[in-house]
Amino acid sequence: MNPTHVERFDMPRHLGTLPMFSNLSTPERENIARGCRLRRFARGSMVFRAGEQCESFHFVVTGQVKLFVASATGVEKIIELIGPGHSFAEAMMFLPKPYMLNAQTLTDTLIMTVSKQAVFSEIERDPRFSMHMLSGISHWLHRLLLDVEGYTLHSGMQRLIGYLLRDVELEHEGDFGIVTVSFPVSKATIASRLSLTPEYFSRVLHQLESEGLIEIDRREIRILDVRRLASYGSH
Amino acid sequence: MNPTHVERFDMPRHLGTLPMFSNLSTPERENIARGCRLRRFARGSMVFRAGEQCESFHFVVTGQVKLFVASATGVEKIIELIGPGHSFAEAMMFLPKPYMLNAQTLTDTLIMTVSKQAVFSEIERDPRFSMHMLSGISHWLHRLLLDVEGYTLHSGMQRLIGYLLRDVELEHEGDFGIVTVSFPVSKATIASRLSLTPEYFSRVLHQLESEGLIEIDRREIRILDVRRLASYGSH
DNA sequence: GGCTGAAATTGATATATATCAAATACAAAT
DNA sequence: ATTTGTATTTGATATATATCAATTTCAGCC
Repeated sequence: MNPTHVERFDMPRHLGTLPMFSNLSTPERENIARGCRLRRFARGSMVFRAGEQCESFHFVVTGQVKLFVASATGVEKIIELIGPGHSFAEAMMFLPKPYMLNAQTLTDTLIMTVSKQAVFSEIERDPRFSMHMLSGISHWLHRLLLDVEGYTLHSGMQRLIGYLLRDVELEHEGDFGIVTVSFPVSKATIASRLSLTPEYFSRVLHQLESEGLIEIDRREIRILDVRRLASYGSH
Repeated sequence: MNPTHVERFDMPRHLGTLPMFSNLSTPERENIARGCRLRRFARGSMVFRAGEQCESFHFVVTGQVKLFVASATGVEKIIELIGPGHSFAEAMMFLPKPYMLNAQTLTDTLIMTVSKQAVFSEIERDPRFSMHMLSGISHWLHRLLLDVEGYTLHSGMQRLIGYLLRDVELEHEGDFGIVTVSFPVSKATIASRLSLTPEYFSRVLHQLESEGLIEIDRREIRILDVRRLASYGSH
């Protein structure tokens, strides 16, 4: 169940595809690459656990990772789901504390790990990299703030609608406004992400269906009228 | 009601007292100081509003500031209370978005504002400053993550106990373990910070009193047995 | 193509917390 | 001390969401 190291992967080339490393010169990129590892994790593997010391941050290359906290009683709350191209645990490198959450793969997953040391020395070398790091972490803060707002100010229904419309551009006016969203993971997982029980999640989702706002087909949700769904959430 | 600029304040000296600027040389410090303003806000003034463009970040020198979001229906949720010596809104400088929360003074307050430009040029100049900025923002992220954990995994009672014990060192074993905590602001404000209604907050607080765990005297809470209070929260 | 275990749904009920309304307590000013 | 406005407490009731239990649906597999 241990992760396996992946050989023969053009690390410098892959680094170039990530916004955070996009404006590095070729030699810089090769430098960073030396601080990187690529590992393959089987579904259900722990990438790290709460309490462990943080020595790196990570990118999902392919697959899905869940970040979650667990209460003393064993209840688990998913903080965020991470898909391909996205990084996680950057902030932990700058805190003198162990990880306070767990990272576990939801599918077989390829993960690129960048060592703290490589990051620190690049910060030393290039202020533009510092800026990338700062905006990356600030972006996380923004997301978390939106979540706090959701948990405290919005109902379960509103949070679900917000999730469904997350990536939907509200511009398609002339369009019929039909959009299909598909859950990348099980409904129970999405439910935990939204801080709902699976049962309640199901009820709320089906309420939207019976209102004629969406159609549910397994993990595919067809939003029949984006505009109307958005305004349904407002009240 | 507009803030008044404060004259005759030894800005470079004050900067030296803040961890973020502690290891700056004197000329650097004077440089930064040129990008700072000190302003006096009357109680109830808005330091900034959601939607405004972010051009700086801020330190509370004396007084109290609340950061809050407001829902469409006018309900207000306090995200954080900021006291003397603490900074806020750093992360917004690194996001290409307007403020997503409001900052309002709860008392007459002295605020030092550091311009985004001064911060950016110091990042350009000194990687150690970048590191301070990174750990400052990461610290915010940590706090927000603890809050998410609280809202989703803990009961109102547990959040209240957590708040009461926030700054209490659990080391005083030999001691009788009596500690006094005093709310820096009204109970309704603390309630919003904890995402409870004032009514429910009151009930929960008085339940702790009737259990013999605390004594309530206006805004002073005497914790009679730190240890027992902590374990009361565990179940 | 019928198993088999997991995922999702549905039903009945419980509960933490909110809401609305009223009564007190308190602090500042006269 | 009396007033006045605000903060807090108390009471009665409502509600969103959780919990527990039972089906149903589905996806993978021999």
